[in-house]
Amino acid sequence: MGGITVLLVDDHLVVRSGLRALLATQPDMDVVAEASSGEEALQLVRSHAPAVVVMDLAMGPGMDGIEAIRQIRNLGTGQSVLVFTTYDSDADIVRAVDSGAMGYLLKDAAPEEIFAAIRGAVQGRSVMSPPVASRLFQQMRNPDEVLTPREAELLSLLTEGLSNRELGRRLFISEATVKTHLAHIYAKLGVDTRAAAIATAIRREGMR
Amino acid sequence: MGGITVLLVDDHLVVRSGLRALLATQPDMDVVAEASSGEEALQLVRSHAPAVVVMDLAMGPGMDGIEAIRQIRNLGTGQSVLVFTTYDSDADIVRAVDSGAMGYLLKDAAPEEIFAAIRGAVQGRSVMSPPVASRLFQQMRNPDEVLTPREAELLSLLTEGLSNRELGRRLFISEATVKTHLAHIYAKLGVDTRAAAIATAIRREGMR
DNA sequence: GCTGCCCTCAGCCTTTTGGCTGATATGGCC
DNA sequence: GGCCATATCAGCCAAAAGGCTGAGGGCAGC
Repeated sequence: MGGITVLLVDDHLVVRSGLRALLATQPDMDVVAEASSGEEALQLVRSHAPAVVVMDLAMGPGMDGIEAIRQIRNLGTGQSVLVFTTYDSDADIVRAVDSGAMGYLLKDAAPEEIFAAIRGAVQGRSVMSPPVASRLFQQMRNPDEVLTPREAELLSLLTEGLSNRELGRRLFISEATVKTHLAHIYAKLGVDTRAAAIATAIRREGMR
Repeated sequence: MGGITVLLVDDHLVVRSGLRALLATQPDMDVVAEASSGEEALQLVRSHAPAVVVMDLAMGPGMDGIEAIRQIRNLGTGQSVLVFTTYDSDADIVRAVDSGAMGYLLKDAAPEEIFAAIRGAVQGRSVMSPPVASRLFQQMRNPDEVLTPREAELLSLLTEGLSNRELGRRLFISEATVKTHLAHIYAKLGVDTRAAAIATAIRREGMR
């Protein structure tokens, strides 16, 4: 006892079981609860007050991981949240860090990496997987390539296959404005067609 | 002993641990080995001759799950392969079944579902998650919506954002032929722009 | 108060795309 | 042999998208 109390949040039971099994090998860590949704996570944080929350970002319908992180941070009860997810999309990383995540691990991380991140989190140190760190670094070096909120909104709709006219209707702006936004988006993503933009958005920005 | 011997194949250690922990609760099942790649899986099938192989489809670089299934089946040593993956894309399901998979489970499946699938597999029964089954059924009802090999090839390149001209060059066909294929693809996917086709391809057909 | 960024819009012109119709060749299947 | 699916190509036309220039309003920061 007296170890680091951990709450696991993932909608896949196998992943929770796997994490639980891994953490069981560490004498200083105790998994005190598991949640399969953002809503459930919030409740369990309240009732168990764990030191660290290990959370997936993608969790089916309902509250997503980002929102869950935000709300947990808003409780003001001092939990450190570690993101543990499959994808390292630029957008997800930025949003997670913005929401107050203390670390960002990929699911193919080595056990030691996971342990180190959890221990670091309780000490206020931020730990992230190398690929994640390099992406963050990349973003900081080229702030010109970061999409504005409006652009991100448009890109998100773009990935649904809408035409400029439809995009305009959806966003209550003229087709001319849509084209302006698109031109900016193309420049930032380094493409020159909407098709390539969609491909890049889904693959690199993680807009599924 | 004397239980069902199982080989786990997944590039994520947590998932393997989770499955191992789950299967450990079943007296009639023994995880005899774990692999983190298709190549490794093939080796371990040879050396351990498990009764069932539980395999993820997405596994980083190298041999993918589909190819691994095909090669395991080609060994002729009688292994039943169960797909255990996150996504239920039409293309993946069809290809997995074509390659000789005995079942197709999603990672959010309940433990009982997993156990039943493994027991079913050794008895020659095919078990799949309800969403997967319904997709297969859907495909069988509307064979008109199945893409031809050439169309699938083109669609795959399309998701990389290529123009018609580039597609033609890549496939050594004229732009006119590209347009013909695209028209057929649009019809089968139920869309009318390349943007929507890309969106659908990535989301429904799982062309990541 | 000026500067810079974001969001908005317009016009013009070229390229690309999509819809349509029709045609040829190939290979498998009955 | 005839049928059918697949793959290949052409031409024509309308619609959509993309590149370019220019411009106005709002708002934060210095």
